[in-house]
Amino acid sequence: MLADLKHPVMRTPVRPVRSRLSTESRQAEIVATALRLTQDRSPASITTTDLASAMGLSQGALFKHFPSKDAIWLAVMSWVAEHLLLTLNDAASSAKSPLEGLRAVFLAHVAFVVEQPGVPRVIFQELQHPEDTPLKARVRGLMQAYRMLITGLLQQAQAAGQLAAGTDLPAAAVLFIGSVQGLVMQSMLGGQVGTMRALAPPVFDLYQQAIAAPTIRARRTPEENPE
Amino acid sequence: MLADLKHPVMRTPVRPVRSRLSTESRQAEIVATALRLTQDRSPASITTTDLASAMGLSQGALFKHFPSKDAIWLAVMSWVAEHLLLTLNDAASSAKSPLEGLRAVFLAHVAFVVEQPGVPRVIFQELQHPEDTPLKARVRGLMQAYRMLITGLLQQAQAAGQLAAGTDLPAAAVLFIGSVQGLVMQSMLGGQVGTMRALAPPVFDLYQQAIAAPTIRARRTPEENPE
DNA sequence: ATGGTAAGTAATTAAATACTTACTTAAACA
DNA sequence: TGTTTAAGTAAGTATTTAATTACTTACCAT
Repeated sequence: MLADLKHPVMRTPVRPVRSRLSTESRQAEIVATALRLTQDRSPASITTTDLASAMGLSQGALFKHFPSKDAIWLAVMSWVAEHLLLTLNDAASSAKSPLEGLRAVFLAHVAFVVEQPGVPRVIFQELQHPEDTPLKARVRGLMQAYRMLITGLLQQAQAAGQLAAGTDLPAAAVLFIGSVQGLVMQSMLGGQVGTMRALAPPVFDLYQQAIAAPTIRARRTPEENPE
Repeated sequence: MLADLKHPVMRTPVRPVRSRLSTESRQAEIVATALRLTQDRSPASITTTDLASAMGLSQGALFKHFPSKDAIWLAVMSWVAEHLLLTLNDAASSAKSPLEGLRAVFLAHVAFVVEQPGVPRVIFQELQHPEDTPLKARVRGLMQAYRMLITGLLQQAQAAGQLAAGTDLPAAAVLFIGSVQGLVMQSMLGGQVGTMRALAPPVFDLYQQAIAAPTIRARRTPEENPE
């Protein structure tokens, strides 16, 4: 019995064992905690120990619910994709016209990032890798759905005569998403993501100038507004 | 003398000692090698050992020329900032009109990224950190200079009557840079940066619609101009 | 020539850190 | 109620990796 000192050893838990929850609810808690930690730290710097102790759990316990650390980030991204798309779809469908829908989506996206500044950090981390990772595929799927939403709105706008004739819809979709992403990058470089809020409306106004039909385009100078 | 076997030990270099270069030229070589390695690997995955062996040097030798690994990436970013700004300034000054200058800068930036796909990877890595790092400051400086270049061109365009009345110049600068950055992000998600080349011209055309004076704007659909 | 400087080497080190293991026990359920 | 199962624990381990060290030697100015 003396020789056993080195390996197994008697282990009576010092900390009163944390209430046992189902894997399902723990997974959700882990995802939420990871997302919370990214709000003021680099995702790359978040260790499994950090995560576990942030939720009052032992480090090893995480691996009862996720097979690997990567799987945790993948789940985070899935959560994000689902919620962002819901938010953007809501914004789109609550608007009165397609063009207003685009504006609503633009502002909703910006608001989402301001509330969840950790999300772009997770994406940035993944964009470093040239090879295709599962997480990158998930982000790509999100982007694809996003592009479809925008393209749909653009088509509706076109059908309603709100767009300038000959507008290149695929390019317009790329520019739309790119504008938001560029805004995000610039604000994160500056340090305060909140900057985006003020910058977003004038930038969208410009975007609208790029695609809108001449009649609406005239809205810029209010005094000569037909209709 | 026998006891000394463990620590110092006789060390006759097995590998014939590499030709000795000045710190200055070694620094340049290290920066170039780092940049080269980022073309097909994540910057985060590049270890000092990787770097050293890629240039046929011992790992420890790197630290004769840079005080830390971070300092290497900082030097890389300095190199990038200098060369990118030179390239963009060249593009701007070789154009015939301010608007053509904007187009040339846009395309030159895209071309630069296609040739150096590792550069955005380094930037993405840094954007993860919420806190301000020296490297982030360097990128911010680059961005500031970039914005000044764009703003200058916009002002020239405005003075030449090429812009729509009332165009929001700061927002136009943000949208310009954001468009390129967004293009980069989307193409890196897709995996092939080369995609950008084809996407860039139509996206810039749209940008031009956003800011250009109506006369040029009408070029799109000459026959039907309602109102 | 020659002595000092600094660029080079191989080996070591200290700190992290993802994941595993051996064991414990709360809770679901038959 | 007793048994099973799965969520929990503490304590490993294996590996990676930036930086340091002790020593060697090429190169250059005097």
